[in-house]
Amino acid sequence: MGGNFMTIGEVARKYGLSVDTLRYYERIGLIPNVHRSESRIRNYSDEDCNWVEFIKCMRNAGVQIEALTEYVALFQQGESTHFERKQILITQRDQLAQRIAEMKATLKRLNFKIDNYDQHIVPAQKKLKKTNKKGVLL
Amino acid sequence: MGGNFMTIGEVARKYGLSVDTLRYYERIGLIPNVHRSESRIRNYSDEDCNWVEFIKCMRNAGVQIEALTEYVALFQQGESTHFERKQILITQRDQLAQRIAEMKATLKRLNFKIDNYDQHIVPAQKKLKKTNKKGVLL
DNA sequence: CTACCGTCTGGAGTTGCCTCCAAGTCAAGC
DNA sequence: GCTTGACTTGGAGGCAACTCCAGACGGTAG
Repeated sequence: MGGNFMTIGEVARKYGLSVDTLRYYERIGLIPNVHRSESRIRNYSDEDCNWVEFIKCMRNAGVQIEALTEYVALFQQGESTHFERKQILITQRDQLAQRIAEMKATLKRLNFKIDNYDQHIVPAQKKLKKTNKKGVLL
Repeated sequence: MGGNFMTIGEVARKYGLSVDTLRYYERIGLIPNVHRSESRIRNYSDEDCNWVEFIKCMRNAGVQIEALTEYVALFQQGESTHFERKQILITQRDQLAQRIAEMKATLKRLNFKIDNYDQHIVPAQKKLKKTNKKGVLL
């Protein structure tokens, strides 16, 4: 176990979050309480860092803060919350899969539009308006 | 061409947006100005509806309003903006592809965690903490 | 004619998620 | 011992994207 215990500034740099965001996440229960030194300064352990990295990843994928705070709270309540936690993960997984599917469809659509621009299929705005009527291009 | 010209309420119902959102989108230039009746009431044509549907799709995929307003403004300026418009689409397409890639990775991670919950690989919180140290689970 | 529903406008309020600030404490270097 | 820089707190501020509201107008049904 290497260089344990980092300051909030180091953690912020490591994970590309601001110190304000890290404190905010802790305050709202998105990260379990971080240990402190005698003089009340936060000392992030490896485990704390793992939480930060996990939360950052989930937030980045659009998982709502509320679901994550709930998960963290249940985690801290121990093994009895095993099932509930799993359900949260499944719900979030399904929502994420749904969003990915929608975004893939939109990606296709964008690629299609770009191809049309490339091929100069749309030489004038009037013609463009006409194709709109078919609900295909814009 | 079937039932042309819908009221804002009909369009809202058709596309699952609120009338407030539709008016908001028009006000900020996200949808070209919609034609009005003599009594100033909005009358959405098929083309207007196509814009609404397009914008809804793009917003749903996380494309920023700013990029879309710029695209709409260029579109209204005519064919001379062909290249600029294409560039916007390409930028947005690339950003979207990036987000999808990240989300897919997060989806994998969630599935992995759920599998672990299923297999009861994590029977107690202490053990869970141990696996955290390897940066694998949380 | 009146009631009612949907629309109109401009502007204020809300939500989610940070981000910034003032005022103070602490450890280290000069 | 004083300055510097990173940390502390509670609370205010900010931004994107809506969402709601008051007050007015229009068309239709009874």
